[in-house]
This record gives sequence, structure tokens and C-alpha cells, in this order.
Amino acid sequence: MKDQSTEENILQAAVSVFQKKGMSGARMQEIADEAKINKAMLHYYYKSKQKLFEAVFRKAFEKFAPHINQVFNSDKTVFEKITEFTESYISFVMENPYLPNFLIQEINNNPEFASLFFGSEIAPNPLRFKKQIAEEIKKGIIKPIDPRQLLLNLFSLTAFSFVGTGLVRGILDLDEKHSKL
Amino acid sequence: MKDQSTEENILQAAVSVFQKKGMSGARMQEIADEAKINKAMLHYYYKSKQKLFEAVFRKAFEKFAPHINQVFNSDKTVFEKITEFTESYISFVMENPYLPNFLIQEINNNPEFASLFFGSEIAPNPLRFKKQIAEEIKKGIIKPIDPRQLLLNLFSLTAFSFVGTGLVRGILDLDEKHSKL
DNA sequence: AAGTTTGTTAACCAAATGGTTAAACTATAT
DNA sequence: ATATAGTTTAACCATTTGGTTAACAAACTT
Repeated sequence: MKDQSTEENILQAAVSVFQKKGMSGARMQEIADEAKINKAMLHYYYKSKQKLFEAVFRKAFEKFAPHINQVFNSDKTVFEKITEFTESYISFVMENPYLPNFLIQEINNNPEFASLFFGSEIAPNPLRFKKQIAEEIKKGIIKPIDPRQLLLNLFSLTAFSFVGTGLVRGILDLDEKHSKL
Repeated sequence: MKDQSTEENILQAAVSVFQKKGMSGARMQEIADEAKINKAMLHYYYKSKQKLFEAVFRKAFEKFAPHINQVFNSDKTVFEKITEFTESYISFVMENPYLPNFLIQEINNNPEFASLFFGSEIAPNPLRFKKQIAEEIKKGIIKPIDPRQLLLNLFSLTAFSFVGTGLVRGILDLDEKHSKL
């Protein structure tokens, strides 16, 4: 009687719950309910809450990484990369509104755990990007800037408007109840 | 034998724990331990976890609001405001590293609860700031920009470097184990 | 068809957790 | 000093929560 993937079903429900409530806020029962299965199944497929969380985190990380790799490893110019990143990132977040916040949050809450991922294969490698920046500066294509600073700005201006949505909305919507930034 | 404020003591411990772990991650026992008092005292002074959390949230909100009011209500030019905000905000966050992230997080997790604060007296009012922007644009002092966009950018470039510290560090520190942005 | 493996459930369990209570202690007013 | 009100503690309680078990069902295997 196996709906061809209960396991995938569970993971999907776990993604939904974990990304909204975080590791400590999520409840195994709620995940089970969302997946419409018995709570015991969670432990049958994923040994523990921690393991299930890991699966969710890994999935999120793997979904997010390509957008950074696009910047780090493509053959475009820095300028093109910036344009492409913002565009793809924004449409990405529209489809996964909780994902960036989830990543940021859990990385902050659990740095040692997160560092396992940053040290792994799937983590983007910034080396090439840094060289490119240096080259383009030398050639006078872009103004001198620390690559770290550039990346930080790029991230800030794209990511924060989503991460900080609630705050910004709270402040700005006071006399504009309907604005959609 | 009343150390002139057990109550303040508790609140301080609660701030520390709640800001690091959030509402759902915080444990009453941990707060009691940090305050070096019996857990029952938490309920003696602050009826419940939710109430204690509210006190912490209010305190954070009240600490944060002046920095926005500085932008909204001072008599400086927009340009000066931007400079002043970034400076004061950065030194503020150095002293309260967990605060912005805490606010953002709990606002996202609990919009209805947060809206109580945004609707209240202590919440900054952006009206004057919006008028100022419109005026300065008319006078040709600054380029045309939606005030919401300006504020969003200002926030993003200042706040995110702290909120997203973990992520950015994770990506960038791979081949620079010691950088301190 | 019988047996074996895999999937699923209801009931249960132990630990963690927010919260309470009653008694003890301290300080202050009378 | 004694009564009174405020403060603090240890022990306790009920619920929640992550996790387990045993029995049952479905699906392969032979």
C-alpha cells in the first residue's frame, strides 16, 4: 500500500514546518500531521528529529548554493553576474520565501553544525570569483572594491528585503496599509 | 534580603537567553540559571514565559526604535541622516549583536504579536521622513527615489551584514579563516 | 500458498518543560 | 518582640514532546 514515496512526503512536510518554525519551534507531531501519516513513520525513515532536520537543512543548502556558484563559477563579467544574480535570486526567493531566512537563522543558531556544510563539496568556492574581481579592477573595468565587500553588498541588497520583510513592513506600512515592496 | 532588583536581574538574563535562542528555543530553567535564582521567581515577577518574552521584546523594540526615529524625526538633511544612521547603528549593533536578528526573527514568527508594537506609541512614524524626501527631490538635492526603497536599502546595507553574518562568513571564510569584516 | 521483508498504526514511555504550592526566610512597621 | 507583607526556595504537578514497541497489513520471494 505504498504511495510511491512516503519518505519524500515526510521530507516535504518537514521542509514546510522546519522552514517556518525553525529547529526548536518545529514539532514532530505537526510534521506528521502535515504529511498525513503516523508520527512513528518519521522515526522509521529518519531516525530522529535532528536527522530529519539535517535532511531539510541539506536540501535547503543545496537549493541555495547554485545561486552563489552562478556568481562564483560562471564565465560572465562581474557586471553581468550581478545582474543575473539579482534576477535569479529574486525569482528564487519568490518560490522559496522561507528558505534564506531559514538558512541564516539556523546557521546563526548552530555554527558548528553549519560549518559541516560549508566545509563540504557542495559549498561554493569563492576563489575564482576573487581572482576575477582583482583582474577586472586591474583592467579598469570595475572600480576597486574588496570582493568580500562586493559580495556582502550584493547579498544585503537582495536577501535582506526578504529576511527583514516583517520589520520593514511594520515600520513602513503604518500609513500605507497596502504597499507591496 | 532583596538585592535591589531581582526583577531587573531576571529581565537581563531573559534578554540574554531569548535573544540568543528565540522564544521557542529559550528555556525558563536556563534563564533562571543565568540569573542565579530559583525558577519560581520567574513566575513570581513575570507571570509566564510569554509575558517574560513580551518584556524582553518590548525592551529590544524600545532600544531599537530611537535609531529609526533619528532618521525619521531629526532636522538633518537626508544625506546627513544616512551618514549618522549608519554610524550610530553600527556602534549600536556592536554592543547589541543579537538584537536586530532577534527582532527580525520574532517579528517574522509572530506577526500579529509584533503588530501590537508597530501600532503603539513607541513605534517610529515615517510620515515626516517621506515628506522630507519628496521635498529634497523637488529641490534637486537628491536623486528621485521612493522613500521606502531608500529606507530598505539603508537597512539592508547596515543590518544584513550582521543578520547574515553566519552565512556570509561561512561562504567567505573558506579560504580566509581569519577575516573580520 | 507460505514465509519473509517492508510499511504503517495505535498505544505507550521517559524526559523535558512550563507552571504551582506551601513552607521558610527577610525585612519592616507596630 | 511580634505581626505583617514581601521574597525565595524545594518539591511537586500536568502537559508536551521526542522517541519506542508490538502488533498488524501489504507486498515481494520462493
